[in-house]
Amino acid sequence: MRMSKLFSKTLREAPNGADSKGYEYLLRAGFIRQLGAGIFTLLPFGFSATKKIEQVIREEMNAIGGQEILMPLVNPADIWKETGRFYSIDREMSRFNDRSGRDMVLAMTHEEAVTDLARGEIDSYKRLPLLVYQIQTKWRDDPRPRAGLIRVREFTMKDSYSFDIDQEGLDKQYAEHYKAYFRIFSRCGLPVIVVGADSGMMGGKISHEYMYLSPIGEDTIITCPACNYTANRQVATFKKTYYSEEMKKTEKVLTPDCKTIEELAAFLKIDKHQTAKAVFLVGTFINDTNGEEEEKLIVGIIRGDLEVEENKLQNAVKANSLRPAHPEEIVAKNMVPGYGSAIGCTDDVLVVVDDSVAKSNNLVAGANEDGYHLLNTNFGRDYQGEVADIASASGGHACPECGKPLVASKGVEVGNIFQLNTRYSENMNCTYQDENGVRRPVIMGSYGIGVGRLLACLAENYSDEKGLSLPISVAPMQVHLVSLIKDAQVAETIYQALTQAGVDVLYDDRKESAGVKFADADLIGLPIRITLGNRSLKEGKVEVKLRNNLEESFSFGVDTVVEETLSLIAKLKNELASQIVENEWQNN
RNA sequence: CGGGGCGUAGCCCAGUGGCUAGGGCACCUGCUUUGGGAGCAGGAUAUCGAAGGUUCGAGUCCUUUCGCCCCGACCA
Repeated sequence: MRMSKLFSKTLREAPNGADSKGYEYLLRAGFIRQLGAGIFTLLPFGFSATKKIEQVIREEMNAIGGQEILMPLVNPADIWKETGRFYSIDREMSRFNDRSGRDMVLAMTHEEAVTDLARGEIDSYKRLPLLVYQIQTKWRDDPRPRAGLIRVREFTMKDSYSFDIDQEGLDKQYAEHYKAYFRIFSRCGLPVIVVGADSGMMGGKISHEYMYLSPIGEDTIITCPACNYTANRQVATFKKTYYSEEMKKTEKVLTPDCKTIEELAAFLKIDKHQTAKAVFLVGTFINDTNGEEEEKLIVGIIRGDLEVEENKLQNAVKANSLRPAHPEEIVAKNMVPGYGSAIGCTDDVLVVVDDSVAKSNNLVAGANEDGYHLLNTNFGRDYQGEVADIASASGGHACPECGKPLVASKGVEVGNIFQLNTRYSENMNCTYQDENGVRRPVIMGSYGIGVGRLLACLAENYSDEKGLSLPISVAPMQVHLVSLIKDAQVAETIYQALTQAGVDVLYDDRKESAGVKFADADLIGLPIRITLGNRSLKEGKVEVKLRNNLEESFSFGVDTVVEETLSLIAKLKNELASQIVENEWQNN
């Protein structure tokens, strides 16, 4: 590619809003341009890098038996009604009517479409296991796109779907994905960790997320440096300390201006763990078969030294969504915000009590009366409710496995794998006949990788103060040929020779000053830079530098530049290949 | 959806209610220059996001609206 003909140009300054390094460079180097909120165009460099990532994914998916297909972005709503997700998913999924008024959706994932496909193709156990995948555009109308390509509305995703006769088969395909994903990310050069995850809207049971740890991430990951326990905070557990003692008699005390646990503990001169706090939320419950919605007030009771993890609470009550309750809604159930507890609330309130409270005694709780608290409240004796773990794990908490302190980090989810089991096949009647002629639902798994997000993470990980420095496996091109000489003939010859040898060359043939050319080369960051200058040409040589080590410079002979470049490319590829991570999944 | 910020040339930004809306970068022409974002001279480019209003007069004040960004809610 001649730079003089390149469609995109580099930007000297970062466009407004480019707040992370990776995002800034992707814009400035001409990889991407924004069209709208969470909507981006891939320019030649961005498209090329994306295709390389996709190729890595294809090779690894094919290696575990995946067959590539392409399903439509537009789905008839009928199949989404069959699984209930037409109703349970909120406005994140865009809907419209076709010309004859039929309900249609823009698919945000393809469990429904692939299950519909599978029920037509799979009839016998003899046909299983199967694995299909696609690399396709998704539209999710996220209420708040942000951080460049990290959280967008339109994006490319690799999604694969496995079909098996039993759990054992699913475990096998799941384990193969688990391993293949590590190969994919490490071939691209992205360091990831795998964490136990919440299955959220996908349903199903076992799931893992692949996380790139970075401050730009939106997920909080809880890890244990001592024993390698890892989990998304949404599901992370920790070893709690309980404070049990003999139950004492409840006593009402005056506690003016004590609406927070801090104020209360300070006023009564007690520790925060001797209190119980109430968190008021309203849960929406949607009937999967007809879409009818019902709202219920939920009170989460947790010990004062802990915080509620709303995701855990939502799972505990099986709500579709939660929102903070309005004060009127709380009062209507006989409770008082700021001085609230589950004691004396109406029967229709869902009370969920964290085990930290259930297993501790004589906690101070709200009296549901302005300015008063109750001493020595005890779960079971003074109020009832469902006991569950709804506490949020934080850095410093004790590891559930080994008891050592946990660490909290930020991460970006670049991939995930789910065991769906029969969540979709049962609803959509996707069955096979076993050896005995009995119809059984197909056991399914679903596995995703965000391609654009992966590129964004790579840009974040492989950049310095001058620009990008993507690994050779995903860099848009391999060699940046910078010509600083007046006589273009030598440069042309080398460019042609390299190109004919199959090397991806970006040839800077522009009439620009050396400074401009070097600055652009730094910004775009192709792995190998070959500079043609009078200095070295006099000695029959060209200067060579690696983008990830601009300090060091070496030279190739003008006559041998093709062979030497080819072997350097091979060497860089081998280095990456030697870093491929092989990790096995152990189901325990 | 709540809170905040910003919309002025391709990009970054300046612009007390007052004359013909400025600068830097980028762009075009010519000359010079060619190892780290060059120099000189000349030039083109804006319905100041949109609509309405106040005013003798609006980029500037008011109202409405659209878009983008940030925080929160939200989020496979």
